[in-house]
Amino acid sequence: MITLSLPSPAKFIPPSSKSRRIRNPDFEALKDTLIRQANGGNLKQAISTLDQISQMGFNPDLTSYTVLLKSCIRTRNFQIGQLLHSKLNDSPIQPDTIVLNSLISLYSKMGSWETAEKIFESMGEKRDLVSWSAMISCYAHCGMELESVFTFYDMVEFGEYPNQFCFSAVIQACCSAELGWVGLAIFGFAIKTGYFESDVCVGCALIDLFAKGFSDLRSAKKVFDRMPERNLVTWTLMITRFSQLGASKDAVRLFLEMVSEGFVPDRFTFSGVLSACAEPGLSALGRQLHGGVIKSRLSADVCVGCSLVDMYAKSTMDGSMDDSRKVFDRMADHNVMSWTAIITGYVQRGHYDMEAIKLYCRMIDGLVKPNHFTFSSLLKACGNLSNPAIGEQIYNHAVKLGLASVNCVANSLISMYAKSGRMEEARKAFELLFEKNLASYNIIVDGCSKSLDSAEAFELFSHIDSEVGVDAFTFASLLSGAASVGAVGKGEQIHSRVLKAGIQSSQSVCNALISMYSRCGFAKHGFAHRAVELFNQMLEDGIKPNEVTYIAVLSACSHVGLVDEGWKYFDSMSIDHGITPRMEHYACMVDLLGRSGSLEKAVQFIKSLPLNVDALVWRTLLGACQVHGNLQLGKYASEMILEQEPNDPAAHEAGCSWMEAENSVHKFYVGDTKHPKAKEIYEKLNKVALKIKEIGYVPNTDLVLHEVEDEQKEQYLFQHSEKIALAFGLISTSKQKPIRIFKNLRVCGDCHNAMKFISVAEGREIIIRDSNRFHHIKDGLCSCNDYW
DNA sequence: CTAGGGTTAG
Repeated sequence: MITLSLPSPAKFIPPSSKSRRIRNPDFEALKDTLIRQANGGNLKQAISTLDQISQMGFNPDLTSYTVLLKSCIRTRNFQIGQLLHSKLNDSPIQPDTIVLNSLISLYSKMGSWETAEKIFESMGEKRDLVSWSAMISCYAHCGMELESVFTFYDMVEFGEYPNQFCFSAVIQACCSAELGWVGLAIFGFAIKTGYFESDVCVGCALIDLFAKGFSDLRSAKKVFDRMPERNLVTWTLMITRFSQLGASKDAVRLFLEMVSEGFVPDRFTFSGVLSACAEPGLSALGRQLHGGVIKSRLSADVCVGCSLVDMYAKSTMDGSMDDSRKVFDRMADHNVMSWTAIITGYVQRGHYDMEAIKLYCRMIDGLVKPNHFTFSSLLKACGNLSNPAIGEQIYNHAVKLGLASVNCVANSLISMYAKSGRMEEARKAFELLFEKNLASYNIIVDGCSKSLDSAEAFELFSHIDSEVGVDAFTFASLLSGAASVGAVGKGEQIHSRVLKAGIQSSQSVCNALISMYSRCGFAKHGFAHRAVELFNQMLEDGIKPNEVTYIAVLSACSHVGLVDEGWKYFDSMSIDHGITPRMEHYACMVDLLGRSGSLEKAVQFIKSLPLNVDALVWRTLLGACQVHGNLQLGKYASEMILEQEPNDPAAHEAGCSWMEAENSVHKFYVGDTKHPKAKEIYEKLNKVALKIKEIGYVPNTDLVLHEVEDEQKEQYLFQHSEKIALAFGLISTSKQKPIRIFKNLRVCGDCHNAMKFISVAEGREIIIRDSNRFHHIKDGLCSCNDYW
């Protein structure tokens, strides 16, 4: 038997018609052109070459698609990337692993995790380590950290062995307070497998883990110092994280060190150091660096532009968005991030919520797809709008884009409901939340605190404490809740928990503590002093005060009449800490002077300021005039308010009060007789008036600004909306529960006084939220200690 | 094709 050693049959198969075509010189030439164009970033031309190939009757091969997709990812040209995807779907070509991986990466960078996931799931056998890594990274970047971690574990279980890219992606997903420990465990795993922190990629992830997950800049710096290879990216990462965690000066120091070592800052480095310059006191350097950006020909860059937009939004002295907007308008190109940066700027500045919504409309008109960050900011803006339909509409957009389940979007929705007083809806959204993180809990605790449901807030607190652990935000919310209802005892309890938890060095907790003692100082004299002591302690401990700190400490000074201290702190605020006073600080000073009776000095102070004060400051003066019965100055203050806000109800006295009862809101205007129970309400009001006069109430007719007889003035006083609302509350609610009234203006002085008497005469607890603050009235005393 | 830097709710 002779065995013929023949080549395997496959080799005898004549070249197929397909491969014959590939050798076609026209096709080869076009393919070369296409690759050249794609690699050079001329994607539009490359696409038309691709079309030309098809028109000639050839099928473009996989290589063409691969090269084109790579280029789309590199240049972030998502539109063409999507176009390629649909062309590929229409063609008979079966995409291979590399092309599918590229598509996952493309959709990941676009923020379209749903499409990326679909491709990943359809891959089956074709999945490789890169596909897994791309998917893990996709979830991490789209705000779905848990999904990212689960996918990592799935992969390990599947038998795939992670490499440095994979470790880096999953550790990135763990860079939060909630998942930090998971990150550490995975890092331990990485060490075991031999991927030490010495790998630049894993090293960067580790820096992030310490910085973002544990807010531990010292450890982050240690990793950085130990890295055998430091490049521009690692320097930039350090600068950016230091800046993000508020260590702005260190960020600037690192930047200078980097430059002195010979590294040339690129767009990302500028971006990081510019963000640090948003801090008060560094704005001059910020402007200088803006010059550096222009010199480096980076001013047209979107990335640098984003940081400039952000920097000017946060640091411009007069609180306007003009400089920020100028940078935005001058940018050559806009992407999601630049749109999000300007929208966020407007939202954070406050009072610009409609402008933020308008910008969003322009953004989607321009076919830029919003991401989870965009919706996060937008929903925050919607919480301040009076029209709830806008918020619902925006949320529906998020649902359509598959972003509603992303944690920060869902949390913002809860926050939107809570802020607009819709606590029932907030709770519902919270219950529906699949993945509750610490922020979700904190938002709901804050909402409960602000809606004066401190009992529920505390209940939640103990629940969170045992479930996920509490943080500075939780404490800050509870402290402000305690302060709102004047629950001094609770406030002190939380203070001791703060000390136990060892987070007394957190700026937001310090602010909340000072503010709590300051606000409770009304009820107990010593507390305002404690607020001032805490503030001094804070400075001694080297904790940076911010604008909020000064509002709290200045009002504490005001409450106890520490005029000299008040001046001292007011001056050192800008001199020592570079904080430009805002209207709120001016209002505190006017309050301080007005409260101590120096009304004329308060007016002098206002006139000495380098700018025109707004209605808030004049309203404060008006309040002081009412307390001290200075009619003339009061009228002047009213005129000034009207000049700034012609429709301001305070100056027109178009007061309106409302309260919730029997599941609906009852609204009352001055002298209102429209309510179905009006007759009973006025009967009750008359009875109560007699009752409280017996125990010492004297109507304060000085507060009536109309020129009429005294008896008529008294009648006017008893037509005030808050008194009508209260009478309604007395006849329609259970005696065990406090009566909760809301008023669009400040509560009138006489009504405030009458309510204290009524709380005794009727044995009721009354909580009134006016335009300025909460008044918690019980047993003849108010948490505001008679100053409103 | 997968990593590292800009936008982030409280």
